[in-house]
Amino acid sequence: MLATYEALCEEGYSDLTAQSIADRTDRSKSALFYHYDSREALVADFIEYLIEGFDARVERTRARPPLERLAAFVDWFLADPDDDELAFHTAFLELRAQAPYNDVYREKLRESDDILRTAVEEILRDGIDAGVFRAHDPESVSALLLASFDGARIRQFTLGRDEYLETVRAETVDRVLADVLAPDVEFPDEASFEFPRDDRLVDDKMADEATNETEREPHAESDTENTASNAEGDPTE
Amino acid sequence: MLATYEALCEEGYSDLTAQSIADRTDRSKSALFYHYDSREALVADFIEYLIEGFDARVERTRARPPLERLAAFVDWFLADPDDDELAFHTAFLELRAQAPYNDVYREKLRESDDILRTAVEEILRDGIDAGVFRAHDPESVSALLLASFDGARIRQFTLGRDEYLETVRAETVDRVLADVLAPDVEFPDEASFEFPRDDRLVDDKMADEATNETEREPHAESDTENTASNAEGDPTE
Amino acid sequence: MLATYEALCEEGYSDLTAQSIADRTDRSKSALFYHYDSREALVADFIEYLIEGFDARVERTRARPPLERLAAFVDWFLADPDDDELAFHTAFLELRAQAPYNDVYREKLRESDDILRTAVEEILRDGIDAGVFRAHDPESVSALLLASFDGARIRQFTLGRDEYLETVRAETVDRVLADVLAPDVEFPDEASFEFPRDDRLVDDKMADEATNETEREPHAESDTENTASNAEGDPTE
Amino acid sequence: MLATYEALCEEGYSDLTAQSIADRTDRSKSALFYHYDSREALVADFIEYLIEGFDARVERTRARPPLERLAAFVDWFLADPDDDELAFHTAFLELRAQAPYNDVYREKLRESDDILRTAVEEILRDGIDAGVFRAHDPESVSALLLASFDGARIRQFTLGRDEYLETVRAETVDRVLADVLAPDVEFPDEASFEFPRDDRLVDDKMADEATNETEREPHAESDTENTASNAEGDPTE
DNA sequence: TATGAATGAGCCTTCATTCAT
DNA sequence: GATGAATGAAGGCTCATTCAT
Repeated sequence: MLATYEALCEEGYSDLTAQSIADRTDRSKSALFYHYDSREALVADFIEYLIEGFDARVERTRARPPLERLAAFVDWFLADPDDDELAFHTAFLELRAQAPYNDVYREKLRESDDILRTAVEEILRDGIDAGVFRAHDPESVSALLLASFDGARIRQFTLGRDEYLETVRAETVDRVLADVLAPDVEFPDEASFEFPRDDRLVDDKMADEATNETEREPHAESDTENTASNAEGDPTE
Repeated sequence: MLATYEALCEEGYSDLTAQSIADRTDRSKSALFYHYDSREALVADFIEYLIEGFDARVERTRARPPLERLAAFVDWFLADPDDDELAFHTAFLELRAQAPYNDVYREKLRESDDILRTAVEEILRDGIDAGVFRAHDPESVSALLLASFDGARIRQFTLGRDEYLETVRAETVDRVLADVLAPDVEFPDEASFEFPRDDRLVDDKMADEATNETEREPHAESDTENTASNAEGDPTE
Repeated sequence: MLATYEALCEEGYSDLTAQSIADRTDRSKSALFYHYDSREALVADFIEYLIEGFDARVERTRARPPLERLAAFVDWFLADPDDDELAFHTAFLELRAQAPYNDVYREKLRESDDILRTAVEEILRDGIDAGVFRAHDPESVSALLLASFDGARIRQFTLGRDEYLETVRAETVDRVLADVLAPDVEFPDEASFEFPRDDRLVDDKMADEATNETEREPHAESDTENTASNAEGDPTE
Repeated sequence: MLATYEALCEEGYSDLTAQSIADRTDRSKSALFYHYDSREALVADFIEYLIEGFDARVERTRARPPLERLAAFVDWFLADPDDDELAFHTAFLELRAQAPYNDVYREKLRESDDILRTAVEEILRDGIDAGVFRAHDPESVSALLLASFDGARIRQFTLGRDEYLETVRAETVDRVLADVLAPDVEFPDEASFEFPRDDRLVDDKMADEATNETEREPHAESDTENTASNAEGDPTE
């Protein structure tokens, strides 16, 4: 799984070959096919793996107050990505783009969508119950938030236009969340905690990273400075 | 260009081969490489072609009143796509997903983003001038609209979840446009005119479409009924 | 052995993998290689197994009168095969076709040829002794019979031309056996007993046979109706 | 085609790879796939090629008297094969053994059977008309001859038992042809002319033949001496 | 301008066989 | 005696690209 993650980041989905995965392993390419029926099945399993990781991370934040959770979520989704995140999102978008052709992927990604949406809805619902949010339809609002954040991120890294992130964040806070928050509640400028990273995907691979030369690196062209670093594997996509 | 469009719709971007394009042409595959340096260059040219088409179509609606233009834009973007649109968006997302790896594509898509954003900003600005919209920052709002619409559409067709379209439309109208429209102006339920299609891409190819059997069709799984048909080639993506 | 038989019938020789055999066993693929040095050795052993079975079956008919034995032999060889027989002959021809390249197979098949030819010669010799056959050279006649029957059967199932079976039977009776039988002896239209099947190869495998879908079935295209069923494993081939 | 023939002879059908064919060519493996849709299609075309060759050769002998043509046919079919013929028959039997699984091959081989049978029937019919053969059913007799000759040859080279050839020849002459020939006509010991070889398949490949070491040579184990040499490609099989 | 032919570099997958346990 | 895991060596096929004509 880790090898798949790395290969995906370094080569992108369309260059993701059985070999590129095996190369990041101490096993042979054949071994991959011993454990998985096909490259596609392996990738499907990888999506599943990401979902599990995300699920666990959501769980870990469940105790926090709704407003903070929402802020953490927004920050997590719309923070300026570091190189690794960028690479991953990039590759993962390629994968998502295959879903319309691939029933297995689509099914997994739906599962992922369910979990993500449920997580947001839960936050909203808890906030309503807690009185920090006004009455509203959490289902619709979560759909709006996911769509706009996702769209913003996609436009950000496909176009190399970081402003989408900030702008959509600001506009969402001003126009959407303003409606959703209770009258005297204010949306924090910055989250009080960071949405946890998937630590299964953070590793020492950095070792030979400098040596690599032939990978397919997404072009980084930020206008803004990156600060937070957050290894993902979020099933957002 | 038309052949490229068709091949893209019928095979998707990742299955788009020089041959699949040439097959939809009365020229040979070699002729493609005579006219273009590479397959990539051809595709880049195709994006350019789409942009030009979009530009012309925007021009044709420029005379309309701002609110109607906005409504037409929303409808165009968030209408339930027919099969052709679906296929095209699907393929085009694959292409967009390559942009981070491909400077040429990225440049073209940026151009496309410029035009699209400018078009929306223009509508917003005209609306402010005309007094149908309140004072606001058109640049930010257009970014929000594009991001959320794009995200909604992407989630709709990658996940086969049509509800994203309707929900995001409704929420956007209620929460975002409510803020933007002047106090007593109401956003129309339906646009008074349809954003024009790119008629260069509508053709008689339907002839042998029934015969085709091996293409790679995006899975259609709408819960809602399709009505409008709108051949695109929009540079939104 | 049974698993090998089944795998051979269901997959053919060239698709016969160690896995396909192990799958029809309650042991693992590795176990196969523990007991046999190679897949080839296993198959060689299987041929041996067939030979033993055939030998035993010949033995069981030894008490019968020569003419009846000959008739049973002819019927057995030239009867319209049922699906199982067909599948087996088909796979076994593939195996026989390897004999020229494979000393071990060839040796086993020679042994098989010896036994088959001896069996026929014995019948002929007994018939001469018993006065039902004229004096002739049993060695040559048995070679002719085996060759023509074998050729008929091979042409029948490789070409899907069942007529070879009937025609060669009729012509052999009229032209060859007419010479061999004593003046007033007539060759029976049908044998008075059936040459015994190899019952080690008849089993309950039929259970999940209906479920199987991916095997490689020889095309059945009989013009005539099958009646007799006769599980083989004859070393004729 | 010639490369296919050579590869078939030298490697056998089951080791016949696209590479093994291309290696005998001054073209690349890819070139093969440019001209043929698949390896199977290439082989199917090769069978067709053989058929055409055989057809042409039959044509060339049509002027000869029936008895001589029959004798030439018998000699051609049952003569002790030289190494090349042996190798070819061997490989071709492997191919024939695939026919039950392969509709395309089966169809081609049926065509081949038609031509071969028709050729023999024609000889018999002409002989009846010419009075050298008695009245008989040419269709049945040709089926018998083909089956027994084919069976004899198959047993000969799969088992390495050359006696099948001679014995079946002698017995056929004595028992079958004796019935078929007109009362005072005698079957010649040797044909007055040789059935023509397929000269498209005879070439200078002998050059590096000595150098080859890894091929898969059918085991030659004749007890009798080879005399005639006859490059085939006969569709008999 | 156009093309038929050709190709090198890969890719996914299969399989007999090995081996540590 | 038995097995799960692993692998090297192929093999069929694809495709962007080149090139002689």
